[in-house]
Amino acid sequence: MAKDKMDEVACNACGLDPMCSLLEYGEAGSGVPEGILLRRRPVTRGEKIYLKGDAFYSVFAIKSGSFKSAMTTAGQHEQVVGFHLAGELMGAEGMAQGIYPSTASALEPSQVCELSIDRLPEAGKSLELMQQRIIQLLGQEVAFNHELLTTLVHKRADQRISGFLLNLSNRLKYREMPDTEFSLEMSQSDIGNFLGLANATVSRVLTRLHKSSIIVLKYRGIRILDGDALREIAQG
Amino acid sequence: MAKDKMDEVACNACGLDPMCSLLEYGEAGSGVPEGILLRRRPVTRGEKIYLKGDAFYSVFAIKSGSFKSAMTTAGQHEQVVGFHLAGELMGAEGMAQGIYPSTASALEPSQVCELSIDRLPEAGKSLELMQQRIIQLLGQEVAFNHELLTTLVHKRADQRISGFLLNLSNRLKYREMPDTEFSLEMSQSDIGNFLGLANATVSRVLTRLHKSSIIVLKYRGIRILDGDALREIAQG
DNA sequence: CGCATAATTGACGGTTTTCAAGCACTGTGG
DNA sequence: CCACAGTGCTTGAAAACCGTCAATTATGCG
Repeated sequence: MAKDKMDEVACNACGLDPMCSLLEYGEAGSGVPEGILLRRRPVTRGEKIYLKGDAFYSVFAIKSGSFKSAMTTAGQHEQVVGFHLAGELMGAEGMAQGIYPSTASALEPSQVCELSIDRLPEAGKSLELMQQRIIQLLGQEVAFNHELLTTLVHKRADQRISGFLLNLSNRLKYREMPDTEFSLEMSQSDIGNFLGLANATVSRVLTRLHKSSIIVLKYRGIRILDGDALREIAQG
Repeated sequence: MAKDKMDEVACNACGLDPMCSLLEYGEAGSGVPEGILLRRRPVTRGEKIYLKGDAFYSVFAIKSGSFKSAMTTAGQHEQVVGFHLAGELMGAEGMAQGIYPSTASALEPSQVCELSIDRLPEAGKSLELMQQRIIQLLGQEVAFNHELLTTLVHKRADQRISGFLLNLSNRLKYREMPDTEFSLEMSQSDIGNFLGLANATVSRVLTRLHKSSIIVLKYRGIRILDGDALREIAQG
């Protein structure tokens, strides 16, 4: 996934686009100082673009590639709290507390755009519209997390994993990327960590789905053969 | 809990207070039209103050009492997504999508204040500060949910319940209410639903904690005898 | 090409769910 | 004030589910 430019999301499919447009970035006379919006910085696999506890300064959009967000709990245990795909935003949760609540690291070579929120006032634009956009984003995040909670807390392993695969597929589809054949860049440990399952369980369930001809697994590549069956399993 | 006025939170302990102050509500010449901020409406047990899917219009603060938020999943299954205590806000998640994503119902006779967000422009105040406050709230909600995820997903039943009790206790303490002896107004079914446990399991764990002299249970009243033990269990 | 890391697979045990029955508490109406 | 009904809570036994441990095989990076 995202090994070349073909897998880049277009600007108009990017979660940052409403803000970019608002800044009229790149248009003559927009008056936006340099350095407020940084376009397409490459990030290597494993690189962290912000750390849990860092002072908040920017919101990031994924131009290509994918990331995971993780935090360390009191008991020295790493907990993956989410995955982020091309076109999605990261870091907006940090705006509230002034610090990033989790660490974002790249699952593969990726590219990000960065919007320096703390330098926005220099842009001379009214903050109002920008804030409305942030509110929208955070609201979506809250809704998403509620849904996630619903999905995780009650369901069995096969339901969680089916739901997880469908969720990825839906998000890819939303950004107009291939949604029935894609790559799971995160390790099975990461998936298990996120879903609250042992990685042996993740492997077993994926194998079972494969043997039932619902998906095809080839290393980290996955093809969804029978989305309806997945949906049925996910709902339980 | 909250059977009389003594259990009311003071305005300065209320989550809505920063907004009330912003509106200079009640001060002479504040120019805030009537009906934008409604103070202390009584709500009966079981009453719903907004329904999932309702058009968003207000943010609510709990002056006294407690509520639960629930939504119905695709599979006709009710899912409790949170509990709300005196001093806390409800409904801000609805601002993003324009509709309330869950239904809020009172667990006991309660009192709420209501801020009509959709009539705020009439107040003639700058939206900017208000929006910043909302962003802060939503960010807290996201952070809280991440923490919740961490708490729920990997842990065993006794860890979940210990964490749940500690969470309630901490939130009560934050609002300066009794935090070692309080009432669980929600049913064990609600707790189990929220934590992803069968209610038989909730009962068994609570009984076990009681027998270990870590808590005292008397009907719905609970006293935490050994908070350290709870914390130890919660962490695993 | 080899080593480190990740995934698979089996056996086993612990935890939780389910089902079911009995009990306790609450609130209602007589 | 008491009887009664309804609901929620407790508790037992059996089974399903998942985690842990561990050995083996595969993969990918240098």
